[in-house]
Amino acid sequence: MDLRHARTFVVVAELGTVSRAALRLHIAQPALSRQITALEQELGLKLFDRVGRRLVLTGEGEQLLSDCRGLLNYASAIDERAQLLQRGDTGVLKVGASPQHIESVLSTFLHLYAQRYPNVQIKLIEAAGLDTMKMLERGEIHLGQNLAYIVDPNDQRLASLSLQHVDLLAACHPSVMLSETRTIEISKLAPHPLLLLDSSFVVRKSFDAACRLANLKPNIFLESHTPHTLLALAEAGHGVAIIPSQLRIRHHKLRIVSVTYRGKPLREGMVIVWDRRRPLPGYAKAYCEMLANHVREIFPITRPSNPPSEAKHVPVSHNTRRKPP
Amino acid sequence: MDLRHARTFVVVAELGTVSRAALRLHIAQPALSRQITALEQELGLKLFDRVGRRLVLTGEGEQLLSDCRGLLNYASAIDERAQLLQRGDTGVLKVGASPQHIESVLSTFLHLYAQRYPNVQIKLIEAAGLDTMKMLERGEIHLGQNLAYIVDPNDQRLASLSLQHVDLLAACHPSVMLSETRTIEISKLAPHPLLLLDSSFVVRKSFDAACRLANLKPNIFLESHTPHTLLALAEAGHGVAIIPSQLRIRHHKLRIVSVTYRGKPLREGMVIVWDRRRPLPGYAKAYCEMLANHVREIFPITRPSNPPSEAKHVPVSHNTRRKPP
DNA sequence: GTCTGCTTATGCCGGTTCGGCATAGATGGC
DNA sequence: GCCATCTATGCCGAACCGGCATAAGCAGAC
Repeated sequence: MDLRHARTFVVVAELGTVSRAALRLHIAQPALSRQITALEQELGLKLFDRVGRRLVLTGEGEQLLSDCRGLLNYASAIDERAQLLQRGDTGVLKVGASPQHIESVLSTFLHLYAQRYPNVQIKLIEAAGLDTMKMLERGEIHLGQNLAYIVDPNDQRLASLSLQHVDLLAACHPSVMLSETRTIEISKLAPHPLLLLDSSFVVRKSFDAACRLANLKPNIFLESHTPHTLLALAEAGHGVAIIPSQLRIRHHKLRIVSVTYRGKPLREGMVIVWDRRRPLPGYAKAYCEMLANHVREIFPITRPSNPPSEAKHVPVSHNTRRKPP
Repeated sequence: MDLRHARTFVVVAELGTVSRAALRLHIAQPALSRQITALEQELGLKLFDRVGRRLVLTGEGEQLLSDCRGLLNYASAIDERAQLLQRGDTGVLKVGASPQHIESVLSTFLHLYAQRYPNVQIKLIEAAGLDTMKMLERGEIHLGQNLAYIVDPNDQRLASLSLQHVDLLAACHPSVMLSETRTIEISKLAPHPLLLLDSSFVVRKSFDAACRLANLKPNIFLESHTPHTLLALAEAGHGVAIIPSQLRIRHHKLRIVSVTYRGKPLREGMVIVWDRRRPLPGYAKAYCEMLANHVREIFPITRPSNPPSEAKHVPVSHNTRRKPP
């Protein structure tokens, strides 16, 4: 059964002549005449009697007419369903991202995205580093936010889009004589007790690598899983916190400087990655592009602050904590 | 939507690779590869992910797969229907019927039918009662003639058409004082030796049921598988034969009366049955309608005869048999 | 009876489509 | 690293489809 033949059959039956059907279907009358003949041969049945110059449905033709209408309707329904699927503005998007990325970037970004794609359901999964890559490989997430150095540039299975970079920053009480400029060379951190993120943070590994390069044995006062704990201790004067620039610092009275090595800021590129072998739905591609634009707008979240005009070393008690308003 | 594309899509999805589908469909692999691509372009959707050297259905592909199967089934059903319509006056018709039905009804009916449908080959299979129903269920026959009470009225799988009913008749030598009317109440058969069909006959079961109702213990002289044996013995004065009205009685000098219970003739409806799930060819439907008409014309085949004007008890020898001309 | 308008079916031809063959490139198993 | 298996693409010839021209037939008007 050929659908074009079936269509011709139905239209001819409805309009009564091949000539009228030809006008309707924008096909020459002889071509339709041949299609009717072809369908009759294909089915082994006379569908029309030729009465004078008119075509009249035979009994068999009558019986098959409704079947053919049903078939054409079935095919049309599939085309319509395909169009709905094609518009692709509905579905699920699974994204792996670090906790700090979720807090600092996605907390605002997801509202923007939802305005554009109200019917896409975002599923966030906390993940970082190699864990993110494994989830991608296993198909557990569509997209993974990560630092660029985690991604093997030779892995052809992966595709990525660069987001903004992340700087390593040093934060301390304003009275700490850390640096007279907006930057501090990493080796000059040696005398200061350091407040560091633990090794579950990818940026920690970047910092360790830089220390090795600079032959710096960091004087670690505390390692924490919670960035804000570090900030609170720094504000209380207990040391210098090393944090990534994507961390939002609010309501802390802190001196912020950029950590450098040989004059260059320590920074890592950040990317969003996906498995090239799984074609992304349109709404996933849009997510990447919108995220890149958003990050470009809001980064860096935390910038180095200006040095104070009168730098004094003023010790403060442990419990003299500035309260957020 | 092109049916060939849809077919290719379904077969590739089922077999997992284009190469295997090519073997199944006897088409070269590159041609099928192109059909898949053409269908994806036609629908504007990716139906398969190419993972390594395998094709894996996408989510959209999964959703459309069952639709396409449905479409192909629809088209196949139309082809089958066209073949049935095409065969309209040619084919094989298998009919199950009891021996007496074959003899008394079909022996004349089949000539009439053959005049209308010269190209339909009737295959008669002797069967009765539940055996007929089983053959229908197994698809061994298209149609089954049966007594109505055999057919479960609640079985939705079966369809049936009523033919005429069958009366139970008593036949004896004219000299036997059986009844002064054209009927005899079943209880009045008590003093007579009875010549009965054996239990392979469905009507026998009807007779037994009536005896139980009437508290009649039949005085069975003989039980036979051969109705004509019973008639011969009855003609010879050995007793009263109980026979169905569809049995053609020729050339026998017999007194025939209708057996009643409480004034009502003992009778059973007769039907022709088929399996509703197997669409009948036109010539099968025609068979049913023509049979119903024919049975309406010729029934009852044997009717009660008028009582003789001078009823005498005249013994006759066993070997004085009237020969058919 | 003739003429006109309308219809279907057929011959012919050019353009398009389809499928087979060859093969490059990729993947996976051993 | 080799081999088997797979998909996708280039190329080409055969088959198909539709447009044009037109013969033939039918119905209605005059």
